[in-house]
Amino acid sequence: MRVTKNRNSNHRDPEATRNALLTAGLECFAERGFAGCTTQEIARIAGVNKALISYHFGGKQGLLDALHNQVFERLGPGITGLPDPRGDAVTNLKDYIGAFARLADLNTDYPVMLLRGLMAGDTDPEGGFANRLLESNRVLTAILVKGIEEGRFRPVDPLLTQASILGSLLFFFATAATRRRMASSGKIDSPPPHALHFVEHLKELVIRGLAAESGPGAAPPDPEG
Amino acid sequence: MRVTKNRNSNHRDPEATRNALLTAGLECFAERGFAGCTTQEIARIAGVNKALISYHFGGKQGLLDALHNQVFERLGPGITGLPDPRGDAVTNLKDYIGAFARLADLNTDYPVMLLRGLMAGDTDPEGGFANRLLESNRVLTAILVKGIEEGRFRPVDPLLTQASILGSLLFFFATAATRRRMASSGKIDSPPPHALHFVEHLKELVIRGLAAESGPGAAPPDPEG
DNA sequence: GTCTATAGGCTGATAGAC
DNA sequence: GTCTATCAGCCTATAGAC
Repeated sequence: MRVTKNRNSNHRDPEATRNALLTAGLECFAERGFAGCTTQEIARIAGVNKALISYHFGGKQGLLDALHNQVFERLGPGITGLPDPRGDAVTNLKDYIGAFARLADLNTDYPVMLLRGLMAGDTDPEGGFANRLLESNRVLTAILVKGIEEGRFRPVDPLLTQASILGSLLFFFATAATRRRMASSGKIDSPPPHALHFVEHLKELVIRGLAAESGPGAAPPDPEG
Repeated sequence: MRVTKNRNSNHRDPEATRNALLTAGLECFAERGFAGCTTQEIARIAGVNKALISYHFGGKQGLLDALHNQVFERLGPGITGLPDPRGDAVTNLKDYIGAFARLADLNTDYPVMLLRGLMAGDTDPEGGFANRLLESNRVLTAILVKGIEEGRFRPVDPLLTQASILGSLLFFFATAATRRRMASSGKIDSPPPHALHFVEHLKELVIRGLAAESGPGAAPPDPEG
């Protein structure tokens, strides 16, 4: 493994600096938005000079673009390709929620970036980022459609259902940091809920809420719940 | 009714200018975040000079504070006090979702402000705004607790359930503008769903998802769905 | 590849005329 | 109460030394 931190001499590992800037930019943009961050602060967090942002990414906007790409590179394999089309829709849906939550919990800044990108032109004036997110969630839509066709789910609107599930997930993980912060500063009385509890809760809520009402045992809640 | 737009002469209606700045600030902050907006642009949208922001609100931050107060002043009576404690929990929950959605649909910028405030220090460095939102939703928690005690709802975690419902609602309305924008620019294939459809969908999903599994007819889906 | 120094532009706030 | 003019400060980006 190479040296990841800068030493006394000049340039050593170009990739290390690049990655440090990406990490710092993600943290900063997620916390205060694109316009709310200065290149100086990002460079300070990364431990390098701010001029290197222009050198490595062509500027502040270039760093954001690189981050957007990174989000999808890491989310793609975990989400887009995961639900097995050969399993039943109920299992697929649980897997999807689980996979999404695992990624979101591991990379806590991603949900915030996604949500910011879906809201307005702050981090993404052209809307390309939001568009990619919604497209990547055609997987979820497909699962819902399959479940309806299989008769496991009620004939709900897949788009509305997708918005409900995605909204709950993104909201929970995007606001987790704030919730934790407020809990630790004593501004709120209840302790912050854990991600795993939320995921199990959401799976139950959604599967039950979508279950087709065709007699008993139509959509059995699985034993692991 | 007074003149709301400025004429050729000097000062006429102080309240009109104040309101114009509030409206412009809400629109701008919701679209690009606090740091993403300049006082000059807000003043341009309001049709007045930017110096008036300092005069009326003491500065840019003061305008944001005033907006935060306005959000809760308008949301308070509609949400905090609405669910009737004497009705049953299922009706209460439907009323709550309906009331929230009506307010969010009427004031489309409020959900974005709420979500931004819940995410990070962009619009709200101290977290006071987020704290107020979560406190205001003790009503929702109370409804859920009541439903569980009544035996209409499963013994779910009220906080997790609150996060799910609130997340779906805020997500849908906070991203509605972006969804519309992408649909009209042809970047996405499906037409944007309407708010009323979503609300009915969410009511069904949540009520069914929360329903206690005590034999048939425990939580009947009402005829209006 | 990384730094320092600097340029040029824009920001938020304010003093003062009306 | 509203405007114009202006300020100091910070921002991003870049040229050039090493």
